[in-house]
Amino acid sequence: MVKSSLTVKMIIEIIIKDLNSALAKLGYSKNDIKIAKCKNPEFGDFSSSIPLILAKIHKRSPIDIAHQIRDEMILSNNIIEKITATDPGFINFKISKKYYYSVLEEILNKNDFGKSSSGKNKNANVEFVSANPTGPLTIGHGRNAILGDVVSNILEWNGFAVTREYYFNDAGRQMRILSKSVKARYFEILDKPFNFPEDGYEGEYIKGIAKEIINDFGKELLSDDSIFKSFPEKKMFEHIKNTLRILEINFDEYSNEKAFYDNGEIEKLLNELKTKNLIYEQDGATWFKTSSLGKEKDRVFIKSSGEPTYRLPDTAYHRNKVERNFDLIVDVFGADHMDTYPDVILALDALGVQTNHIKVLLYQFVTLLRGGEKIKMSTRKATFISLNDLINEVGVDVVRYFFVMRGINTHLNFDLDLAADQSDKNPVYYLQYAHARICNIIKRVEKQSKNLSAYNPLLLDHESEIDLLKQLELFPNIVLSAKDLLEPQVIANYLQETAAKFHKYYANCRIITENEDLTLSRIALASATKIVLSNGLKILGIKAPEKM
RNA sequence: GCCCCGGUAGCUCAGUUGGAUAGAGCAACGGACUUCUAAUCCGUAGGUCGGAGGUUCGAAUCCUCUCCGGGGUACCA
Repeated sequence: MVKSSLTVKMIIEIIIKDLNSALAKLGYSKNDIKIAKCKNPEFGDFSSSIPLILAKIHKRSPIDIAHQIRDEMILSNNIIEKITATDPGFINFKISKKYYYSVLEEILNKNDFGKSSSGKNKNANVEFVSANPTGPLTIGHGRNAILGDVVSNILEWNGFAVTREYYFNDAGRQMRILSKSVKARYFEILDKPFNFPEDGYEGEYIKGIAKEIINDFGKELLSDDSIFKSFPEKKMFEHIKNTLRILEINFDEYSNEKAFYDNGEIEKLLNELKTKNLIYEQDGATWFKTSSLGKEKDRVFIKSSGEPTYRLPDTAYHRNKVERNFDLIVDVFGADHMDTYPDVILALDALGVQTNHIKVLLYQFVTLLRGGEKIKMSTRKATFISLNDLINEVGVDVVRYFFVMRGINTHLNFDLDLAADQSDKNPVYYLQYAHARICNIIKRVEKQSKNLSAYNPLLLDHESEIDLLKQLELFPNIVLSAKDLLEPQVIANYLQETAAKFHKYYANCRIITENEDLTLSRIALASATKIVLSNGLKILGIKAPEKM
């Protein structure tokens, strides 16, 4: 019997073991054998190119060696059904269908099929969004938010305990500009003299906040009233949090930069770097001697105005995260941060702080397209489409899917026409439709109140059925590799392929038939597909609809 | 100048331990609904994998050089 607890990894190990003993018997020296998946299923499931490598060493024909090894191999179990040797010198292994049938059983017994324990008892911190409350979230923040959330989900599916963290600074230059902008609009609306800052925010939302101040606090505020500082920040944060709520993103922790001044950690950090001789004063500013750590030039830590640059508090913040003993620390940054984090890592390294468990995810920019044309956007001029606008236009599921359907480090062209399209062109619906289709079929059979667990997997013999089973079997490995690469796209692509294989199956094989045994078997396969699709969609944070 | 990311079908993109015939969606064309959801399926067409060298039995994948696009290179974040 084939044990259902077997994994592909174990099967590969068995193949390697058997291969090695065959090689030893034939007198070949020990080799580092690699097993690869066959791209073309006609060859089998796995293959080894070891004959090609041996051919070189022994100056013999690779296909001869392949035949020789094939004839000499003794299988230590019945998982492998067939071994073949093919040109130019591959040995192929075909896995018995029984193995895949056992996977079917495993899926149906495990609603959380795909979950891995690779991160069990480990903690991860994922910092993302981290937008300062100076305005509505942009499309770029959207990509950041979805990536961060889905990466967190991926880690959770691998057993990690994840802290989703939002880091912000409500005391910097940008916050002052927000305050000044609102103040100017306040007095402008009241027809009083006003001074709109040169680099102020011109968006309509600024006027909205000013109006709210008039409503809540009256028309007689003086220009130095602290309301102008506290109120806009509060409103903007509410706005941001509301957008995140719509996207169903929940943070566990909000870290304020200010805390690291208050608790003295920034000063402590500075002093420690000083004792390492990495800090010096020049032109009234305090510099970090990155040049002595292999960088081209030094960086300013504290400006001559007395105000620190982001590098100093960021370093203190990251040390704080390291000190909180996470096994994995992930930062999700836009490509414009390319040059910022290496200095932080450098400073921490210099202080002997462990940094090799800090992973920085840099995603490339997002371009919005409408009618095939790029939409030009300027944050300051407020000629942008906010993340809120985008959600209102195309919906949460579409937004979430579009942000993970491309690789992190490729430019994302967000096609608004395609996203808003409620038809078959939209890849999100293709996926959800597969799930809804399955639900509908299951519902239909359930009405006949049959015993769904009494299925016979041996009846699943059609090519498209085996194909689908093999696809489902991959899911746990996909979840693992998404974790290793910290790349949500892996999940999105996999789900797209899984849906395609199901649709193909549906077209080829009628699920509900006159033959009750066959019906039950096919329903079992459909149910297993439903579990995988639903779990994958859960990781992406996208709804799995029962009907469409 | 230097650093990072990208360049694969008309368009948008997959393709990570180097493997056999380089894939998908959209767009184009042609088929399939008295049937469990046609938001689906099947077929046709479409390629010097930016270019040139190199490593190798074997390269979209690794190395070097080069061209093009994007981003960064602040006492902005």
